[in-house]
Amino acid sequence: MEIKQLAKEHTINLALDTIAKDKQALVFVNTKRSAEKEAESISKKTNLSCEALAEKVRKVLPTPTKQCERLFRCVQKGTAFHHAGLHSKQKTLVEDGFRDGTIKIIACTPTLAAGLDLPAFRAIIRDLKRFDSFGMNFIPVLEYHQMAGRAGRPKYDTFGEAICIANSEDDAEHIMEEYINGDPENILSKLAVEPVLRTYVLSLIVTRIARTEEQLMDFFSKTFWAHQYEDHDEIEEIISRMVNLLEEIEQIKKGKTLEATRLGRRVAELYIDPLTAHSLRKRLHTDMSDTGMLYLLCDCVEMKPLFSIRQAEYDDIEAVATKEGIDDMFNEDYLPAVKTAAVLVDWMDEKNEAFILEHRNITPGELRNKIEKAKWLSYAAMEIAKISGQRELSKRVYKTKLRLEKGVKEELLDLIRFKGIGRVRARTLFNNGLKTATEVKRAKFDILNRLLGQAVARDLKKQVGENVVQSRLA
DNA sequence: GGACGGTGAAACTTCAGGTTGCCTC
DNA sequence: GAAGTTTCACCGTCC
Repeated sequence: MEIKQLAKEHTINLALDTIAKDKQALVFVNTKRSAEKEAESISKKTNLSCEALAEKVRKVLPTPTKQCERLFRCVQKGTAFHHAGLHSKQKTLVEDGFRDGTIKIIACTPTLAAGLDLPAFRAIIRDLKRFDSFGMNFIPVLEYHQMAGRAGRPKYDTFGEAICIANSEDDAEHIMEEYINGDPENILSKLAVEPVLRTYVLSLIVTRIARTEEQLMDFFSKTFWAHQYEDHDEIEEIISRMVNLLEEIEQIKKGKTLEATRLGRRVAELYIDPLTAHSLRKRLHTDMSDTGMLYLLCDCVEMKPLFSIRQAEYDDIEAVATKEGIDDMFNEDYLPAVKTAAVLVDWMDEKNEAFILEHRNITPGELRNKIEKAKWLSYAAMEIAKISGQRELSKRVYKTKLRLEKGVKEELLDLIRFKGIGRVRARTLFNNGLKTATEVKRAKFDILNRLLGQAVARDLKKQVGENVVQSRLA
């Protein structure tokens, strides 16, 4: 196979060759930064142009981030990057753009390796190594198969090409042996992780599938985990420890049979780690600051992986921790939890995505992901507070949850109840003197029209029970 | 003579992702 | 460990 050498980099040559063949390709790399760089480098060499889609990509947020601008420039030239940091609307735009052929090349992290059916003729796998806690290492063969499997989907092509790029002769040999001709690794049970095990032990008791420790043992002995683990005495000990723990944190009662408490039943329904529930129950108080409250949510396993701290912001994050009196020496993750909390508080204080990317180095996609998890956990915290008879606390957490969801300060909570009114419009109303739902109701249509535009103003009036007739709109 | 711009080497920094769950005061 | 980014010294050019 002859590939024209139009650039120094193999990936660029392969990408350009794919475009010349009137085909499409995915380029897999190992970091978000590389995905952006790769898409950008390729975009500089194509002679494609698609302004319409590029504009759509840029307009996803009211204030475009640097990431939005970069993606915009790529899409203009028929390429794109795709990773978990993208806003979900941009992900969809990129995927759809690739499906309809507007975008020819996507440089991506493993986000696109599974689940999506895209018309890629080639999967160009630039990186088979990735950084982990042990350093730079080869990724599992299974992951290589996921990526290679993106090429030549039956709906679009009769065959496809997966191309690995090696950085040395040694690597080339290794890739040939382990990946191309090698076998994938064995599947391992994920049940052995303690938070998962705790959750399942509790739910088996709640659903009365297991009413005694013997029945629990019997159940787990038939799982894939036990099959792999083999040491049944050890498993018995682990299960027994879990049961004792659940009793200690008042989620079950041990008698003749194992019975879930009301708290335990709710925890199982909420599908959170029993220890998370316990931590929230013991540590949340009504008189906490936003950051303090968010820190406790971020200190739960469900929030992991937490945002990492860049060298330059270390002092800043430590200062926040000191100010809030957070000093958890036993928890190696406490500073990342503080940072994650700080980012969420920024959002609740109406900082926009561009600001958060600039100052915290957190992209819109990563932000959204954490907001969703924090919402879920705050809902769980509300429910736990209610069951524990702490109604005031439940109300307090509810406010936090609403603010997280909408990204607003407390003063806007009354306004964001309206359909079609989010953080931006609510702020506009508030800053123009319309601070409550009642004031909106009393406001003249012309004022709303000026602030929000005709369609939104009309809809808003309708929501407060006033139909604005067409003649007034003329 | 000084401002400016381009270049390349060295120093420095950072590192993938996605599933669940609930619908509220 | 390696890619990507930033910093900085160095050089040439222009006014």
